[in-house]
Amino acid sequence: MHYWLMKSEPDEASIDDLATATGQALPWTGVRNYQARNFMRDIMRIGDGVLFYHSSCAEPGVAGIAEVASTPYPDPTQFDPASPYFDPKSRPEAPRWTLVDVRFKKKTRLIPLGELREHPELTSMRVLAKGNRLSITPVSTDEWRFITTRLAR
DNA sequence: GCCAACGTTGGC
DNA sequence: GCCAACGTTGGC
Repeated sequence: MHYWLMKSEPDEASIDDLATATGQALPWTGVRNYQARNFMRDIMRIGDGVLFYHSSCAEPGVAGIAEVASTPYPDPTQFDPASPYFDPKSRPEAPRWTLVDVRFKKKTRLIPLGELREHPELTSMRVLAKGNRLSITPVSTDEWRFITTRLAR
């Protein structure tokens, strides 16, 4: 069992979009970073906990709780020339980009990035590291517990 | 819109 | 394999 923080731009897919999606689940399309891909491909398991994070928006922060809902499979957008995530170098017989489905669990209050930084319990969170740009980062069990039991209301 | 930080590309 | 140039991320 692992825990994760996954960034999504609310303009593209917000926590409300996830809650109202068919089956309350969405394929995590568009990851084009090998480290983030490898987390999904190699380490994630169905049922892993996910902090759903809103990024590149007016109020960046944790917006809800979700869970990993599928085993890894090829991201279909890599083969779609009309998609912004199209990757001409990826071939169907050897897909380069893999994703998982993520399912809604619950909405939380918006826990702002600045508030996460205030808590000594969270200072080693990967997402808070200087210069971090990874869209998927591991969350420790202690960090998960602190955020879901103390901060999420 | 700015820009720091980082990842990728490609010439050599 | 090195590394400069370039593109992207994402908070502010």
